[in-house]
Amino acid sequence: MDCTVQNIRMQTGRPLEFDPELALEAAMTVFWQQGFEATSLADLLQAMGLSKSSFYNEFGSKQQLFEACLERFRGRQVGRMREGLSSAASPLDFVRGMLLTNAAEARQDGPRRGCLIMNTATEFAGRDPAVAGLVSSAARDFASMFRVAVEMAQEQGEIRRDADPEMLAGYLLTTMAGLRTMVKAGLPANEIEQIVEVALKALQ
Amino acid sequence: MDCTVQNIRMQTGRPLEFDPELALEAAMTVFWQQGFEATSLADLLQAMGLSKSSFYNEFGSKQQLFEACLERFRGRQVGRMREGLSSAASPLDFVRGMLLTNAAEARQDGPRRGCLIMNTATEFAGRDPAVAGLVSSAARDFASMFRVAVEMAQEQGEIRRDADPEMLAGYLLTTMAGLRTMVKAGLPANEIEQIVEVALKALQ
DNA sequence: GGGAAAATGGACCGACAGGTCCAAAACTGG
DNA sequence: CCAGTTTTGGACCTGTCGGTCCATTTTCCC
Repeated sequence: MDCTVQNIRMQTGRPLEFDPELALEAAMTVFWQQGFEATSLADLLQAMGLSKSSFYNEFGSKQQLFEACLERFRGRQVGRMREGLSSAASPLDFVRGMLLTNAAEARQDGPRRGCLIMNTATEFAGRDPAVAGLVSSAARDFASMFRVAVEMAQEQGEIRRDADPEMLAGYLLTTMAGLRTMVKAGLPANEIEQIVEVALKALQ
Repeated sequence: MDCTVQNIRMQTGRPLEFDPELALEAAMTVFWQQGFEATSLADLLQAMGLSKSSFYNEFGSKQQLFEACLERFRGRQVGRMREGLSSAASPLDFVRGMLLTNAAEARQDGPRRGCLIMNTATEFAGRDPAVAGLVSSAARDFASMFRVAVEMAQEQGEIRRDADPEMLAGYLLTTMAGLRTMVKAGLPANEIEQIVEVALKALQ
């Protein structure tokens, strides 16, 4: 705990030698690439650039840090979706763009990380109720963004109006999850793109 | 190694006290539920009901056993798909039935295991080339079964004929993967069912 | 500059990870 | 019943796991 309230330090003492935000970001990246179990404390310490004391002092435990990373990821992702939706040429374009994100990840030769939330769902699901809660709540948030996009697209006639937006949003989230898995399974980018076009047919 | 050729023992000695097939099956179930990293040797020994010596004598290592489980799972799954396809009322019915498997898993209150191959894709992908190979080869097999179903459905006019069967098969596999993730994320069965119906719209 | 407060480095911890080894046990063929 | 072959139980090994502890350092306030 950092003993601050709204960034106002309450008691004096030696200042932190690291930026908690940056450290959290680094940790998130590691978990994102490797998952929870496969990430050791040593991995984290190295990536975050801090000592064990600082680590436990600031983040409590590996699991607590992980949960913080999930929260951070959710917020970031929702933010990106929100701005993606507002800056897209059309709501349907936003949806297509989201799905095509996976093709982009498949194209670059870096690590195929997928989505931290989805990864966690498959790795952790059920074992820990707290994590399960974070996962399903994040999933709800993502679906909610899709729902907004669907509703907008329906108004504009881009998507058929006879279907429940909630349901279509669920479908889109499912498709997103599926694509991420396929990317991880090594499917080439052009096939991902083709699949995206098929998937969008279900909205017509 | 069991030193048999077509079940004919070549040299004498103390006989195995366990059934290798049963042990492998048990191991598969554990990996299926918990993943590779989260499964300890102790977990395996207990589930398989054998001692460390027997384990290493018969299966080599945790990783080798895991790869054997992947192979076994692939074979089993392909077999089930094959017989599912041949016994289904129609090819499209088979496809729907496959997707609805997920709703069934979501409905029962047991552990939500998903698909061992997909789980492995997200947990292991990239880290180990051997495993990655097994995963993508299994994925190809699954897709191939879907392709056959799609081709049959196209002949019978159940699925639109203007689309490449390979592509639709990829789409179906993606949807399958997505549904499995959603099940793991805790989505209720009735929502899964609704999503399946939306997904099938893309084939029309 | 002194003292309270907080952060840091690093030694240390028990538990357990996957894996090896070997003597004893259980079998078969002669 | 003995020799040869294989399996089995369990002691043992090394490395690493997540986590604790504390003396030391660095700061701020007075």
